[in-house]
Formats: sequence, C-alpha cells, structure tokens
Amino acid sequence: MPSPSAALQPVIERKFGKMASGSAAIGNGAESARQPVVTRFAPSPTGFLHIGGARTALFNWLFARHHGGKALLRIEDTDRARSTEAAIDAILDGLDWLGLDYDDAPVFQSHRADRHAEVANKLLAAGHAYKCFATAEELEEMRAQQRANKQPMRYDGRWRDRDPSEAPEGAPFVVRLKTPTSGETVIEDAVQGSVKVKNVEIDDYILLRSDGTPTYMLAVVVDDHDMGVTHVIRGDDHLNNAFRQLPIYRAMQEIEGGWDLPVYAHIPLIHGADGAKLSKRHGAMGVDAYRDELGLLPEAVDNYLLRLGWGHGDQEQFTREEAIAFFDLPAVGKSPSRFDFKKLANMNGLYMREADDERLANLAASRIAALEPAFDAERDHGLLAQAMPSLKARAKNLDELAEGSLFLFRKRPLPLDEKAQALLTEDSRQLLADISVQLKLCSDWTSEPLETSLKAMAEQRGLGLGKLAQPLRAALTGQATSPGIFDVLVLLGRDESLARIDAQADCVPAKDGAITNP
RNA sequence: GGCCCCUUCGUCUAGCGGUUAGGACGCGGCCCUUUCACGGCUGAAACACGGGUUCGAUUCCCGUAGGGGUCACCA
Repeated sequence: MPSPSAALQPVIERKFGKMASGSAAIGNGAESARQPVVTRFAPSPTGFLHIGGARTALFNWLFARHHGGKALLRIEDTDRARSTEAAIDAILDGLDWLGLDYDDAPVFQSHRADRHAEVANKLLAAGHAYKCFATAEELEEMRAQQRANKQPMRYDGRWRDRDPSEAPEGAPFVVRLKTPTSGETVIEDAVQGSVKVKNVEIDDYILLRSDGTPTYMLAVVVDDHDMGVTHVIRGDDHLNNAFRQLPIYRAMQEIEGGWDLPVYAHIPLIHGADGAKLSKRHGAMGVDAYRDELGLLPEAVDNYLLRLGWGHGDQEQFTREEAIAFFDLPAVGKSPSRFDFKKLANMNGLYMREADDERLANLAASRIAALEPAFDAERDHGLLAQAMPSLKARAKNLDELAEGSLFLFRKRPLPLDEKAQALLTEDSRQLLADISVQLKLCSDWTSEPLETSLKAMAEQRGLGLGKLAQPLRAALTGQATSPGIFDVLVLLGRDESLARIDAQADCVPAKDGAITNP
C-alpha cells in the first residue's frame, strides 16, 4: 500500500556523489532514433531542498517512471561561491526521504566546466558566439541609460560586429551567444502550450565569463544534451530561459548535428497560503522540516505535492504505483497553486491510519522520549506498537501521536490536566473506589469482559457508561481524552490500571491543589 | 517598465460546447458514541469582468482587470 515498498527504497548514497565526478552519467541519448524518456532534476545547492523543488523532482521522477525511462539528478553547483557541501547533503537527504531514486550517480555541473568551455569555443569558432570586451562599469552605464529612457534592459550587442582587434591588448572578455535579431521563436510546451516570443527580446547573453567559467545558461544546455535529457520538466520561472537556451541547440545542431531540442514542460510555481510567493513563513522550508518539525510521513507529502497542479478525476489518494501509472504531463495544470497546510495535515492523517504500527512506533519513539523521561524506547517498543492502532487514528502527525501515547509511560503519581481534575469530583472518586472493587473481580483482563463488567455496573446504578468512563479515563490517563477506555485498561494492564484507579479513588485534594492519598 | 504565463467554491481540483457545475480540505448541522478522533449523512460555498463565435458558452477567440514569473560575468 502507501508505505514505501522495498522496490522504492532510495538508492542514493549520501556521499557517493563525490565519485560521480562528472562523467558517470554522461551518455548521449539523443543519438538513438527511438529515444527513451530521460528526465533530470537539477537543483542548485545554495540552500535546502524546498517544497517547490521537491514537487519538481517528484514530477520528473514520476514522468520518467511512467514512461519506463531514466530519472537523472544533476547538481548545479556552477556558482562555487554559494554552493555548499551541506546543501548538497540536504538535497540528497530530502530526495531520499521522499523516496525518489536516480538511475545514475548525480552529475556535478562544476566538474564539467571544460566541456562547457569546449562547446563555447565551438560556437565561437563557427561564428555563433563572439567576444565581448565591455567592462562591468560600461554595462552598468548602459543599463542606467536604458532605465532612464525606459528602454528594455538588455545587452545592446555592442561587440557583436566589432573585431576583437579593436579591444585593448590583453583586455578581459566574455563570450556571448549571437542570438537571432529578427523573427520569433515558438515553443510547444508540454504544459503551457504554444508560447511565442519575438527574437529581439532575447539578447546576446554570456556563455563564458571573463575568467573562462561557464554560465548557467550554457551549462544546462550542454549537460542536458550530454546526459541525453529528452524532457525538461522544471518550474515555469524558467520559461523565459527556454527561449534563450534554444539558440544554443540550434547553433550546435548546425555545427555538428545531434542536438535535438528536448520537450519542455514548465510547471507552475507553488505559492504560499496568502497567494504571495512561498516564503519562510509560508512553506518554503526544507523538506527536512516537514519531516522533523511537522512530523509528517513522506508518502503523505508526496501525495499532497502530487495533487498540487495535477489531478486524476476525483481521486485524492494515490499509491506510488498508481501515481506512476497515472501521472502524465497533459493532466498538469497551468495555473499556480497555493500551499495549504490544513489539507497536507489531513492527507498525513489518512496515511498515518494506514501506516504500519511497528514503523510508526519507531518514528514516534524519539519524540516520546523528548517529552517523557520515563519512556524507554527499547523496553516500551512493544507496548507502543500494541497501542498504535488506537493511537494512530487520533493523530495527524508524529507529534500528536507521541503526545497521545504519553499516558502509557508516565509514572505514578500521574499528572492530571485541568479537564481530568474537573472530572475527578468527590462523587466520581467514590465511584472510582467502587469501580476498583468491581474490576478486581475481573479475572480475564481483556477488552470484552471488562466492558461487560463495567456496563453491568453502570446499568445497575442507572448510569450511562459515560458517567463511569470519564472519571475512569481521568484516573487512568490523567486526561479527558484518550483511546477507548477498555483499550486503555488492557494496554495499561491489570496492575497498573488498578494502581492508577486506587490512587485517585476516594482521596481528597490538598490545599495546594495537588492530589494525594489521605 | 518591457516580455512571458495564469484566472471554476476560502484552498486543491474535475470539467475538455448542452451537467441540478462533481470531488477533496476547511467551515456548519445531524448520526454513530465511553472522551477525542475515525466513519457515515447533510448544508453553505465557484465558473473574475466585458465583448465576440455559435442554435447554445465554464468550455473557443479578443480585450479589461487582477495575480504570478522574468529581465546579472546567480542558478
């Protein structure tokens, strides 16, 4: 069912990326006539894996699996200054948690700088690119002027047709792509449909920086090509980039062939609950926060993400197998969606109820330990797992699950919350004394006999079962809410149950409000 | 500001010319009931606006408005 099956266990090893030094996943899928689907998820490791990235990763993975193709991972660490090892680990860890595995070792973009430069030089040699000697100050002045004249801000091509010899001897230069200046480009986007942009809108952007390192725009195209990526599924904040990247494919196709365009699918972004861009307060936390802070199950997060921007009739819940079977691009919506924690919470509750008891017990253990020193994960595991069926029905996340289980492990004297105290009136304490007597007669401490016994007692006294159950619940759990009272009795066991009952039976509140036996 | 994208209940969505506009979350009510949940039933709740096209538009086209994205020697 929805719990991760063995087949779905992630195969990414946290550290093995190191050995993937660039060449591991490189092939050329574009050469085969019948291209199998190849997708890639390409996060830049400048921070954690946020929820939008997680969904992009999910869609790419699902699409690849649906079509029996390959799902690849590429770390876009071209910006060495901002990329960190910690971020890479966080991303790998997040993907792993979500159950997304990859068919090859991750490609590290930074390791491929030479190849990027090689392509840039081919472009240069073939006249599809040129050297630009404009200085940063010069360009800033150009933009200031464009701003002042309310002109669109883009590079004006001042070195496009000048001869490099016009530049000062040994002056630093960047390599710019010579993009078409007339006509228009149309992209048939698999999600957004037909999108048209006039070529004058696309300026001659930089391929190689003055230090010879590649820019993102060059690197993506070269890597996508070299990795044989057939479908580029990414956030629609990249839609404009697609138009800038296309000329590289066209130029390289002309130069050496084999540079077929990928299918583009730009999926809408996820917004915060208020419609604004996703921010720290609105869900742009790392996926680790969904796991650690919110106590959610990965399959629930996956399912929620899947339903954000994609639908399959009226169905809300999908197993991994169903998601793979049903997911496809035509059903992906074109409009951005807002992130709704309430619905995520509900989804998590659904999966909690279906989750394996042992698994939940393991997941909850550390949270319980943090709340209750008397809890011993090893010793109490069996009891916790045994209690899980009634516990998990009452929790929407692991924290609620942990809280709900505390009464099982607390030591006497049991702390009473306000509602429990209110329940334990003088009358009900007397009643508890009678209940104690009644229960001590039960030789078979299982649910049915206990129920029969207490119901008989209630009936005998002309009381509803609730009149007995609530004080009893308060005495047994210290709370006014808990799993079914007979389950509680059984879980606690005869000795502990009777001890807790006797501790509250027929005793008087002390002046300071603490409860003590007379 | 230029360019690009988007627009069905509060939110996520179904719908792909003719429907009592469906489902889910959330919200209200009822039932179940030993509490709380779960579950079941039920109620309120939407086609942004204006023009076309058409016998007929939520659905197709064009505007308007609103929202979003993008305009770096970041990715």
